[in-house]
Formats: sequence, C-alpha cells, structure tokens
Amino acid sequence: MRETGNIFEKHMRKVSLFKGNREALYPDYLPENLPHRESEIDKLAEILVTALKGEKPSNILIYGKTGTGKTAVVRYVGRELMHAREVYARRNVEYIYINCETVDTPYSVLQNLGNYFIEEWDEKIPFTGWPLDKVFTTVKEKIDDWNGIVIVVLDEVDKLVAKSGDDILYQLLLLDSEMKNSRLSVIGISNELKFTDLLDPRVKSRLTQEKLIFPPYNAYQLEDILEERVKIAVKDGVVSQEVISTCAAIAAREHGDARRAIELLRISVEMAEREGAERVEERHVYLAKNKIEMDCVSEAIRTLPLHSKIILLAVSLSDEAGRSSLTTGEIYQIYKNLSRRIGIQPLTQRRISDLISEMDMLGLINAKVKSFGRYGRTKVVELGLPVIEVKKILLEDEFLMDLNNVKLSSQKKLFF
DNA sequence: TGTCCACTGGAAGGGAGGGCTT
DNA sequence: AAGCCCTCCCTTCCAGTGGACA
Repeated sequence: MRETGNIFEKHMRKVSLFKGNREALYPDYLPENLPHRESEIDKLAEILVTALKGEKPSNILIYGKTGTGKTAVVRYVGRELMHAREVYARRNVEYIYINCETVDTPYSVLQNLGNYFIEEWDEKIPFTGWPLDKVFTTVKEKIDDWNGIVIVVLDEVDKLVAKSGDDILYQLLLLDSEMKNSRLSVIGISNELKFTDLLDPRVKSRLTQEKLIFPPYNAYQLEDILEERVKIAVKDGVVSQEVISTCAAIAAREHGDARRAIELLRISVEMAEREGAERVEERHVYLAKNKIEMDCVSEAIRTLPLHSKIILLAVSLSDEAGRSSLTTGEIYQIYKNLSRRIGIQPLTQRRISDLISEMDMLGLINAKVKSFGRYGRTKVVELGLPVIEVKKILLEDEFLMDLNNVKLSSQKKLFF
C-alpha cells in the first residue's frame, strides 16, 4: 500500500452497519409479516377467496393515507393468492397489479392489462397508436379466451380518475359484463377519501361493493414495524430503542406514514455509517430528516419543466429584491423578460397561471387567490422555501445559468 | 348600490409526437 | 405515403367574481 493510501481505503475501513439484506428498509420490500394489518389482510382474503372457488369476487375500494400499508397488504394478499392458486384453484386465476401513477390513461391501463394475456411479442398492444375501441376489443377477446378470473388492482386510482375521468373504470366494468367465459374484478386503491364524488353514481356503486379503510399507524405501531425491519436489515446493537422511537414519533406526527418512517431509519443508519460511527444516535435521525426534506425539494425543482423554472426564478429574484409577494400579472412581466433574455418564446398568461397552480400544489410556492376590490382579483404568490437554495438549484439548469447575475431593482414596480 | 378591475378557471380545439393500418 | 388514433402541451375565448371605490 502506498503511503498516501488508496482513495477507497479509508472508506473500506469503515464498518458497514447493515446486514446483507438492506432491501428490508426500502419501500418496495414486501415483508413476511405485516404488523397491525392482520384484520385488513383477513378481510381482503375473505373477499378474494371467491376467486379460488371459481367465482368473481366483489369489486373493492381501499382507502387510506400514504404509508398506511395499502399497497403492501394488497401485494401480500396477491402473493398468497398466487400460492393458494396452485393448490386450490378450480380454474384460472390471475392477479394483476397496475400502478396508476405511471399508467395513467385509459389506453395505457387497457394496454397493460391486455399484454398480460398476450404471449407473443409481435402481437402485444403498442403503447400508443391503436384506436381505443380496438384495444378494448382485443383485451376483451384475449381475456375471454383465457377463461378465468382476473383481479385487477389499480393502485392510486384517484390519480387516474382525476386525470382521465371515470371512463376507464366504466370500461373495466363493461369488460366484465361483456365477457362470456372470464370474469374481472377491480380493486381500487386510493389516498383520497372523497375521490368517489368524481365518479358516475353507477360506476361508484358497482366499484364500491366492498370498502376497506386503512387507518394511519400510531407511533407504537410504527415502532413495531421498524423493529421488524431492523432485525432483518441492520446489525445487532446498532439501532437502539430510542432511535426507533424517535423515527416512529417523527413519522407518526406526519400522518403515520410507515414508508416515511422506514426511509427515515434507513437514511439515519446511512448517515451514521458514513460518519464511521458504530451505532446510530438520535442526532443522525435529525440529520436524516433534514436530508430527506431537502432532497425531496431539490428533486422537485430540478425536474420542473423549463417554463416553470423561469417562473420560479422570477419569484426568487423578486424575493431577493425585497418583494416577497407578487401577483400573477407581475410574475408574468418578469417571466416574459427573463424568457427573452435566454431566447425563449414566452407562453401565454393563461398557461402561466396553470403552471403557478401546479407549483403551488408541489409546495414550492404558496399561491392564494385574493381580491383587491377595484384593483382586481388575482393570485398572490410567495416563495415557499429559502431563496438561496432555490436559486442555486435553478441556476444549475443549462438554460438559466447565464442569468446568474441578473438582479431586480427593489422599486415599487420591478425593473431590471 | 352598482361598477369595474385583473384576473380565474372552464371549454374547446390546434398541432406535434408517438404509433398503427391500409 | 396517406390516413388514422391517442396523449400532451399549449392557445384562444370567455363567462364569472370578490370586494374597494364612487
């Protein structure tokens, strides 16, 4: 070994605090046990057992906030169902999981579903191109020929409905009623309790034959979940009871989100590991909490479309110049100037208004509609985060780099 | 009390970009 | 090659509106 040492050497000397399988601390890990979800699992199994008997199970709607174990339970029961199928099933049973966060149009849902039943690559339904009714007919024929019970899970179905309306749900119900041999059940998973208001009453009543509500976990339940995962993923004695309690308490405060609790714990361990510490301390948990929050925000900013970034930059610049709140019209003026500077054709004010609302939903800015009486009615926009951080991330964009030195003067009207 | 501002946010539709069909 | 279809991003048009002011 050379005197200066290899660049990896000091890191190699650090001892890993994880055991071999750290996947247990990642969100898509499906554990052997799901603590405090026994009754939900049982209820779901009770409904789905019908499929093993060769009949169509009721359609189900599952509600619950993020991180309440909806997806885990549904996947868990699905896995068990597939095992049981080998032993008990009297006819074909298939369990298909679709996440509507990515598969978010009627076309793509049908396409995903259909391709499950199409073996040959050259017969698969392309991801775009076919008329919708042709996709529908193809899917119907394929599933009907296959002859069995299909259970389709639509995770985050509220997103799908918000985006594309309830057409797709109607089509799935129609699919079921038009088939001669096969049957199809839908399990919808939603974060939103009131999303069924958007549904056509007929769709609503047929989709919600059974309802399951997942309550948030409390701090004690989160502790149990974390303990389970720690046993699998982390070396003995590295994570103390206090650390687990802290993680659980923080997550419980944020609506009992188990996913967050697990992530928080994982990052805490990583923080300790990177420091070369032998055990995780509470301070690592708080470091991890900050890191997660910051990562989340900067990722959101980085992946913004260019025009949204320009708007955000406009808000940041004016914040820097001492004007912390702006109206849509003012933002639009600054936005237009900035766009011209970097040689980009500005969008219309109508479109900007939508982009502002989008960023409001992301929590990057705060926008409120306010009336100034005689002086009109408009959104009042403020930056939701520290300017320095936001600006730094924005200026990483290759189109915005040149605006590094741009300043707004702090006059009543904003000039360059 | 009515007026009127500066928008908001819905609706409709254009057109580019993906792809298939004939 | 021409003619479709679906989705996404955007524009155009416009009725609607909360509340200060005359």
